[in-house]
Amino acid sequence: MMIKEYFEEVVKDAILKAVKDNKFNNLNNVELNFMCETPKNTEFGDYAINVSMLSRYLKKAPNIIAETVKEYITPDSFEVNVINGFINFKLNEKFLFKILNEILDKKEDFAKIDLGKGKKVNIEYVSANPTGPFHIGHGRWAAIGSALAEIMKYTGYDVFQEFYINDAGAQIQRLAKSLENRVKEQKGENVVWDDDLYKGDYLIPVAKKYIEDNRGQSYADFAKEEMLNLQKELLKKFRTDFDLFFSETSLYKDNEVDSCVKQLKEAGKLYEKDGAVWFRSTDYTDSQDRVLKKSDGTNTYLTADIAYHKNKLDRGFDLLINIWGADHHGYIPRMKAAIDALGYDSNKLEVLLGQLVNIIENGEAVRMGKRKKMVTLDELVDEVGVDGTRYWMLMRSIDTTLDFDVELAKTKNDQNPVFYVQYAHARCCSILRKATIEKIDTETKEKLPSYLTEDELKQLLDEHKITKLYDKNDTQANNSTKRIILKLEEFKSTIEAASRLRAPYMLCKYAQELAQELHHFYNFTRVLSDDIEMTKMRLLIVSAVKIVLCQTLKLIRVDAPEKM
RNA sequence: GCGCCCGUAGCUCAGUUGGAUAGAGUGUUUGGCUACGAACCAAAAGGUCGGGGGUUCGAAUCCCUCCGGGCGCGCCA
Repeated sequence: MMIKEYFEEVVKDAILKAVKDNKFNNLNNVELNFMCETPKNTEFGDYAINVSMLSRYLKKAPNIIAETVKEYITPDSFEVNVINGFINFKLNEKFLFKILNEILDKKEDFAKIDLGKGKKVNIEYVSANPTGPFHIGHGRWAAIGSALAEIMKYTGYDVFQEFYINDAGAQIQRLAKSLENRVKEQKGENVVWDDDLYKGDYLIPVAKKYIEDNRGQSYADFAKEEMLNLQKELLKKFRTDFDLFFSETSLYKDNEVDSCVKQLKEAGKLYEKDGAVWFRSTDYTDSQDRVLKKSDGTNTYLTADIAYHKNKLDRGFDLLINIWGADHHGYIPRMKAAIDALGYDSNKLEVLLGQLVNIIENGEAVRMGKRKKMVTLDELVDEVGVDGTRYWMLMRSIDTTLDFDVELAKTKNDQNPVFYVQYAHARCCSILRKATIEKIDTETKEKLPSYLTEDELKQLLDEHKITKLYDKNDTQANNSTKRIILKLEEFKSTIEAASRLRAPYMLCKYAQELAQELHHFYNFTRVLSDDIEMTKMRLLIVSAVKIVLCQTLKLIRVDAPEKM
């Protein structure tokens, strides 16, 4: 149980007891939902609950109410005091022991909760055309999707990650023609480049390969396969592992598109107009009806996508999460309409709309677009590295346009948050290493035995028997000890919120805060000292920070290096 | 015109269910290494939370309205 919930229960119980004793009026019709928060001013306490809202029901001043509530709280491992209608809780050593022990017991599973209750969730993201390399925007969806998948797994969801290959449609013909042009160029022939072709250099090596070994394939099939392989390779490098690459074309081969259209027709949701077949999506929340079959007889993109979503639902997922760029937002009502029209529940579809990515060059934003100036994800990863790229892609809320400053992300100093966090982890490792290697006396240059032997350290970490937390003579050290343990506890509520709100950026924020606490602790607190009991206790704190930091980074799939 | 997102410190952004004096990073200024990694820490300065109205004990947060920026509004994918 989380600390905040614990205190919320404590206050609720106290109020109910006070009502029983007739100290308060009956509150039967009042919802006793209090929010436990952390005060900005820590002098008040570590946690606080405001009971002012009761004054309207009890006709008493907030402070009187709070004082009465206080009488019904029996403090165990904390102190209680009342100010301005706030009930403040100050944790004592006993409480901090509990937190620390829980982390050292459960290790990386310390914050695991069963929010998802085993719900089967399909997360579909990136889903690019196999017509070329990924641009920088795809990187944002890849990072967010893969991090969200890890977070949701950790919080009790049964997660399946999926990539929808848009390998049907006119863009494939353009890709084929583009490859054909490149092949002919290789052979010294003159070719004409129409404006809508893919003129990027990336098809040149593909053309060479095609000439050497086209395995009897068409330009279209060959190019498609090569592009897809290129994309898969990069995704793997980018630590984005899909359980399934689902081909749009396969929906046609398996006749799923036609049967889906048929089902909509039987449901009375289709009509013909101007030689095309329309879907009556305005029966739901869409602003206009949509074409499923064009007057030339071919299907629109939507038609296959409807069949695809039906396919996913038929595979038994309880929840479909799609990560789409903000430019697709108008697409949501028609997709939901189709799901309802097919007799499914459109509430099962949750679309996360991500704002787009700008690249900052020389302090100026350059917008990314399909056929505008393109920085590929591949180039970016080469320059910045996987860790840096992932972290920068994740650190902002999905709701805000991301400015990616390549120069800044490349720096390996204090301007770069990913290095700050990794440094904190490396520092923890370094302290734990130093504990078991022999030290050298600064004055005599003599070798002295290490603080602990390897076995002693192992035993300490396994058993983590803590006898004291505070140093009576050092209030600054005690403060930083308490601060860092409370920050470790916060991992639980952070994970819960990040999963519930589908917000991986919260982990980046948390990682930075925990790293900051570690650096602060380090500067105020000597870990390895001649006071062996204190040394052991602090090593346990460092070990706990290492565990939580490592797990946080693991969930966003960024490395936690032992040395840098 | 309609829909969605954004507007908070010089810059980039947090602020989860409406709660105490609105926070962090960066930049600026100042201070801190003869022991665990100074790739670090501490302190100062910096704000009409885009403007206006409303809801209430209390609003950056909820409602209305206006302004500014981004993205959409195809028989494209």
